[in-house]
Amino acid sequence: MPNIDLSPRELQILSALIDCYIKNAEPVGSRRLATKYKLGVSPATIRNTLQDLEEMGLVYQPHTSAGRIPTEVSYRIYVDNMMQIRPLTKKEKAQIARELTSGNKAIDQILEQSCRVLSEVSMQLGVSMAPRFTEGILTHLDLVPVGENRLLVVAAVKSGLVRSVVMEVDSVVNPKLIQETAVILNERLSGLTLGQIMETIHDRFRDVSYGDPKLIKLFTESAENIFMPQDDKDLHLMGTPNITSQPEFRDPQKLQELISLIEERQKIVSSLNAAAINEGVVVTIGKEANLGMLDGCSMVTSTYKAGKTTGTIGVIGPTRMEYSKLMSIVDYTSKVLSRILSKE
Amino acid sequence: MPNIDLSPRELQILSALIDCYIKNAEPVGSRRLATKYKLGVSPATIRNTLQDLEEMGLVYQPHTSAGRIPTEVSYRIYVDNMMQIRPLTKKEKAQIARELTSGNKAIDQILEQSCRVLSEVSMQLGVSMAPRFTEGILTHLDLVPVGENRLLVVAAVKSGLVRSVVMEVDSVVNPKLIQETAVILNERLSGLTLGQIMETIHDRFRDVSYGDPKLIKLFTESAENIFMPQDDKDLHLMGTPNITSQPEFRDPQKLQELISLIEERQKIVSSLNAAAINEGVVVTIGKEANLGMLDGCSMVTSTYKAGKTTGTIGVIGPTRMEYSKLMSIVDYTSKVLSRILSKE
DNA sequence: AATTGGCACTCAGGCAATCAGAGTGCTAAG
DNA sequence: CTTAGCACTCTGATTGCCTGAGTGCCAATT
Repeated sequence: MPNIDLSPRELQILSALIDCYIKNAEPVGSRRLATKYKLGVSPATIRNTLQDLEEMGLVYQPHTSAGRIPTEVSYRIYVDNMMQIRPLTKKEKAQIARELTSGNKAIDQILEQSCRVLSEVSMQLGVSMAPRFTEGILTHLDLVPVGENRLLVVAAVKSGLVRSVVMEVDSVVNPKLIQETAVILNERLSGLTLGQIMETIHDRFRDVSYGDPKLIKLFTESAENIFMPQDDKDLHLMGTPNITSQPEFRDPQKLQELISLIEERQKIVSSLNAAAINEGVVVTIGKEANLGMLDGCSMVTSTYKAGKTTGTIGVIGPTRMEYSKLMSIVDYTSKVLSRILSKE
Repeated sequence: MPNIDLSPRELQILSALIDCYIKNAEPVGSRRLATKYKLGVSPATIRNTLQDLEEMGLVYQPHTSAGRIPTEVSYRIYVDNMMQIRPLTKKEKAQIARELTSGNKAIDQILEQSCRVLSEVSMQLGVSMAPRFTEGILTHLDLVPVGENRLLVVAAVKSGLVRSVVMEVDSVVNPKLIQETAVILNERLSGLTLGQIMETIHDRFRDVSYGDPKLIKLFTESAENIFMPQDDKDLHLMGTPNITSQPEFRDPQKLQELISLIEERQKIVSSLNAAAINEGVVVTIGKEANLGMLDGCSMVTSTYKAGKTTGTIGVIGPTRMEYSKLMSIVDYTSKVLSRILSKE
């Protein structure tokens, strides 16, 4: 991104324009800028500046004789350099904290709650993703026989996250042998991160002389199945009805795309993961988010901590969103969430 | 519902009208009926009959000088008495069977697959619901310590379904005591259905003299939490993009309602449960479905068997749907599903 | 008595014309 | 460099008109 040098006036006008557009979702004209914002110059002057901004690719007109709309480039500049974050009111903070702490304590439900709160206070699409399971340190592994030829593999990681997966075994296995196998699995695997386990598991059980070799083989072969992140369960999406009240979704076409996006959870997971490389609040604007068809959308995300592992929460909405407010919301929510999940 | 006696001609015309409307989603006029269907009478005659049908509340006009549209009442009559089920082609059967048997064997994923297949072949919203957990007979209960002060409660029922729920314990519990407790829980509870357990659990552990009383108390208190059906996990919904291609969802209003419905999973679960009282394929038309705002929608559902327990699958779509085809699809899918889930 | 052709009537949807409003770019003057 | 003024452009709302589809009813026909 070419870091464009803007004169103070250009900056001022661009800022006002973005602000105005975010509020009204309508192309902004020179006259309106002149009257609503104390710029101290006449519409004509503003027009000249607007022309300059247009040449720089910072604004555009949907058609001649319409006002200007900011481009993604200028949203970027706005977020990085111009905007000042709007702190939350006490009331908003209270609402978030309350809704997050009330109710069940299971991590899964807390995450669902966060997602709902985010959507409600932001009127956007709320998203939350469980802590990256692969980063978790295995504390306990167990094999629980369920039914005739099924084993439930239970894996617990330090952050308190638990996953269980049913594994099919062809023949009935002796319970004692299962027990033994579980012991050896624990011995060799606990203390490692799940990611490490996935990478090295095949080597670690070359020399099996204890437990049931068949079972161990089955286990190593299905390790991926067990430890891989599962989009469907790890990702929460809520508040579709909220986001559809945004004017950009008047267009049925856009609405369709949104609906499609919501079912392509994998895509959302990827985008969130991409954003989660950085710590803290991250703003991903338009095409940066790589949400396929549905560009024109941005994400405001943040990581949170659950023990040693980190997860991601955030909101997705039209590029024209109140970044200043949303950043506060997401930031605060992630902090509360970290606190809740680490306290236990 | 007043069982209305219709003359052969009225029947013939109503049938043709419904057929035509299902195909084209447009009000059907007398002329079109006369030319497209071999009714052997002139448009004028048809008009007279249509007027009669209108008086009986079987058809209506969206406005004067428009053709007729069938009412929910007449869909009911159509489905119950007039329609003949359209058998599936070999190709369709093959597709369903293939997509259902390929891939992972875990029940959860099979259900998700069914849901997807249903949506794809029907171009409606596919739904599937896990077997009613409360009907399942408990075969095995286990308490697995995970982390410092957490226990994973694992409950397996005969159908192969497994559920695990994390339970918080305030103090660290001796592993041996946990083991003992698990044993006594198993002794007293296995063989019962989960429903029975929920109802009687408080009585069953009045006289605890074995295991950890504290733990047992905690368990009995959170039993509901453990055994209750969980909408979010037990219900699958897929193919929203498919259903939105139906012409009824051109109307953004309707689309909005659909979106809202999809997030109100509880409502869908209730409707499905209501339909699942009957065995086999059930057609629920319009307001019968009680889907709130979104009337104008019907469901075609069927139960399937997984061992002793039954679950529900089906499709949801606009009332104007091809019942004759959808009933075959849902019927066949549920049979295949039953076979898969019972074979194991 | 049922069926049919004819006819007047209604309504939605498409099309063109018109108009007001918002906004622009340019030019010339301050 | 800024601004007022002006001609120009484009959208969106409104209006009127017309066509096509469809009805309801009546009188003629079988």
